Amino acid sequence: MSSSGIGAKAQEILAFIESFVRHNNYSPSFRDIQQACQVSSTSVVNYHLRNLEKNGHIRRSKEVARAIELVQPPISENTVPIVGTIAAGEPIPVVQDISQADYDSGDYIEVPGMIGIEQGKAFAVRVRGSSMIDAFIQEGDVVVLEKRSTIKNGDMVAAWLLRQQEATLKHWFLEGEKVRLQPANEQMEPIIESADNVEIQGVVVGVVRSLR
Amino acid sequence: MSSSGIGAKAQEILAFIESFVRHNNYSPSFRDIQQACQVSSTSVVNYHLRNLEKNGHIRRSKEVARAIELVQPPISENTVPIVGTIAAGEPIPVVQDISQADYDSGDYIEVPGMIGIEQGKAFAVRVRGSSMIDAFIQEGDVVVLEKRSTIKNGDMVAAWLLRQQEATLKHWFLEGEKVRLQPANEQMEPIIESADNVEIQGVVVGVVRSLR
DNA sequence: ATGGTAGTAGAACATGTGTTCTCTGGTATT
DNA sequence: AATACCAGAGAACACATGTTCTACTACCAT
Repeated sequence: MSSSGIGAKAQEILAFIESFVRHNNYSPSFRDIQQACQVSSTSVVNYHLRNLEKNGHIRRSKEVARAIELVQPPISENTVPIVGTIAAGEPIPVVQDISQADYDSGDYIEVPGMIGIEQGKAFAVRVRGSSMIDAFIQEGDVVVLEKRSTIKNGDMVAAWLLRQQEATLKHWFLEGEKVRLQPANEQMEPIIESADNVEIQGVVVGVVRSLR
Repeated sequence: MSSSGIGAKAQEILAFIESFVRHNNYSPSFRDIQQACQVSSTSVVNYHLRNLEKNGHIRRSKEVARAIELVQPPISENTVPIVGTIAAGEPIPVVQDISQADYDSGDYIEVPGMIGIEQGKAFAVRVRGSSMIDAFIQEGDVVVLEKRSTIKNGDMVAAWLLRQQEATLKHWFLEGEKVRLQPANEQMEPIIESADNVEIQGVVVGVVRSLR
């Protein structure tokens, strides 16, 4: 048992409810749970639900259909995993597959609708150090990135400089054989690199900073 | 009819559903709607719901209880209104009352849980101009603020300098009669002001930037 | 008049759905 | 061995809830 002292089946049920709500925006019925979690009676579902309620994992209105409220609300569609940390001298950890699986472990962040994200293609990293000051980004900020196959000139990207072994956020401009990495801060000088020394880890679509 | 070509009753129903979901995290039943919106039959509810579905305002799963999905999801608890714009030379528009009423007009932003906000005390402003670069904030950023009666030393605040007629974001330090306004960027010089020349418009709790 | 459409009413219906009760098997505690 | 407790199974029950059918009114265009 990894979570707060509830049985395996109870956890399975809780996970199913979360998944169900995420997909449907409404609660599953007892029978939905019964089938999905392979228990052979609604009374068993009732039993576990009562426990989950006791332990504070869910809230319920009696005698009301499909009225299971999750105490810690489900991961909404615009929630992305924070896959790691970016800092000068460290690449972003490789992200192969942004899927539901990612949500089980680690942190995530809800991305405001203002920053529109594409389902399943977005992820986030925390910024360490002051290497990104030229992009108006400081320590502790969370940068939201998107995996994208084609990059347009002017996009802000998380670039990994192979030779220098350094990560940075800059505006991308492809100019012939070379790549110009332009800081967001116009008073700073651009970096000119040969294209094969630059590895794009993602396109930046937003920044979130907490000052708490 | 203010919204997209639906009748008055239909709008009333839609508004009720939104409110109900916001409060309960699950959909109302036909009879809930019937009573709240004062129609005398569930068939009337059905009638309107069908229209709302046709017009794309809601989505429904047939034969499933309480399965009304709102196409544009309701305003969640961590959504705050964007009350205006902050720029050097312009104060933040006065915010008297942050309540549900605010949500009817204008923009809002969903604040990520990472930035914890206090219910009903938070609001946001858009940043215009480059007056905030010393706080790592650039044009277009949305700054989330909180109304607070007591301000601790070190809090980042939106300050309005009366004499200079200028708005700025700085760290607040009360030192005797004077106030030191320290830029977030350590390479820049602080501003020392007499306390009565500084008006606090809110305490900054977060920043959101979209690069779309 | 006629027809069409939007909005409302009432009632009956079928079933989805939460609730409750009894019973069983296993494991730990004493 | 006796007891208690946890997890599960099955069935029957009560009613909450979506569905459907019919009928009525008001309004507008033809």
